[in-house]
Amino acid sequence: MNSKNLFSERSRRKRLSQQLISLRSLVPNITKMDKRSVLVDALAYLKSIHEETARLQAELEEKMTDAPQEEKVAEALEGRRTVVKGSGNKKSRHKSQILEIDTEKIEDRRFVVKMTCRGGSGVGGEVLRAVESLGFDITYTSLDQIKPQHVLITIFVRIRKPGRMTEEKLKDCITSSAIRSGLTLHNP
Amino acid sequence: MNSKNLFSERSRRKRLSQQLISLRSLVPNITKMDKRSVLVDALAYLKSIHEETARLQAELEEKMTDAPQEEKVAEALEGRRTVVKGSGNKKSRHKSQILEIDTEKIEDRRFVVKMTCRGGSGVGGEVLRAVESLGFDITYTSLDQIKPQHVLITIFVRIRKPGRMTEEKLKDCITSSAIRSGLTLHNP
DNA sequence: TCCTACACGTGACTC
DNA sequence: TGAGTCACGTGTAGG
Repeated sequence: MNSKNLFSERSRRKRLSQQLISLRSLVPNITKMDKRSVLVDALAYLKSIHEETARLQAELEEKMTDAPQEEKVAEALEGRRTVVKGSGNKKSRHKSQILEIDTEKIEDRRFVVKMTCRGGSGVGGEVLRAVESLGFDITYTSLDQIKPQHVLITIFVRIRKPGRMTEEKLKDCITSSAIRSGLTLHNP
Repeated sequence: MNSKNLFSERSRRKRLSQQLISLRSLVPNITKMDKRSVLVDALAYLKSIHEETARLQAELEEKMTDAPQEEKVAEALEGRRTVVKGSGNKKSRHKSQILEIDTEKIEDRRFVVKMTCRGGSGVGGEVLRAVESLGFDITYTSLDQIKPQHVLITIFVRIRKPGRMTEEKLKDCITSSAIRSGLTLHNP
């Protein structure tokens, strides 16, 4: 009868508002308990924290470029360290870009991601970090330098929830995460 | 009459769902267009990005207070890496650690580095970034999840200058770079 | 047919 | 007396 629909509709509303409540609990600076305001505040907070992350990442990147190179470390470990730090060695980073990305479903919850990337030393870590930040289960990864500045990355991914993920969606996920991480796309 | 309330209620619903849509547009990894799933995903994303920010902040903070860098490295290499700072022990946030590291020389300028690491999602990127920051030429890398939270990383490295690098020195280079990047050592 | 998710109009409640 | 928000039950469209 209608009573079934009534129940399910009730529980649906309940779950929805409960989700909204738990969302509200995670967002600071909640001005109003108002339903819509929660969404607005959540959106604003998301945007702000997004900027913050980008800022931190940039700052950290800058610090990273001051990391001692191969010889410096070797010398330091030999005892004759001539550590001269502080001089602004600003490399033009962020040259890493994704040339191509392809996803393939191999079984219900398992995918293979193949991407060719261009960039100097560091491109592997950047790409891997971008993919790992999505929280998927990564069972195997290989990075193959096919020629100077060019790396072929193969990633085996297992999705947590079955059935929901498609090849295209996974590709989009990784792409947007990469862009968020500062990588660029090379669209042919 | 009721017609006024009707209109305002319509516009209210409209604004609400519009807010939901704009929230959805900001959240990646959208599994379903489903109304409630948007909230769930937004919540998950918020949580993940929150962790990421905290992690970055911690990392950056560590970089900032990096005056006794050589000491930290030396101590870690000696195995007596106890908590140096008397104040807060922020190390608990970083769970990624190197369980074992082994280097092998295969020819004059080529080495194989094998390391088993422990840590959640993100350990691969961290380790890889640490190694890549040394500026070596990395020809091939594989990351194999041997069991949950445990990754076996194999890296093929080519050194620029021949003759000056030893297995032990390379191991030290990578170890200290890893420590500098915030990873910890598990010394048996 | 059943089930799910949705938008709708309406009554109730608060400021 | 409104103007705003909310929860409710219902009709309906897609799977």
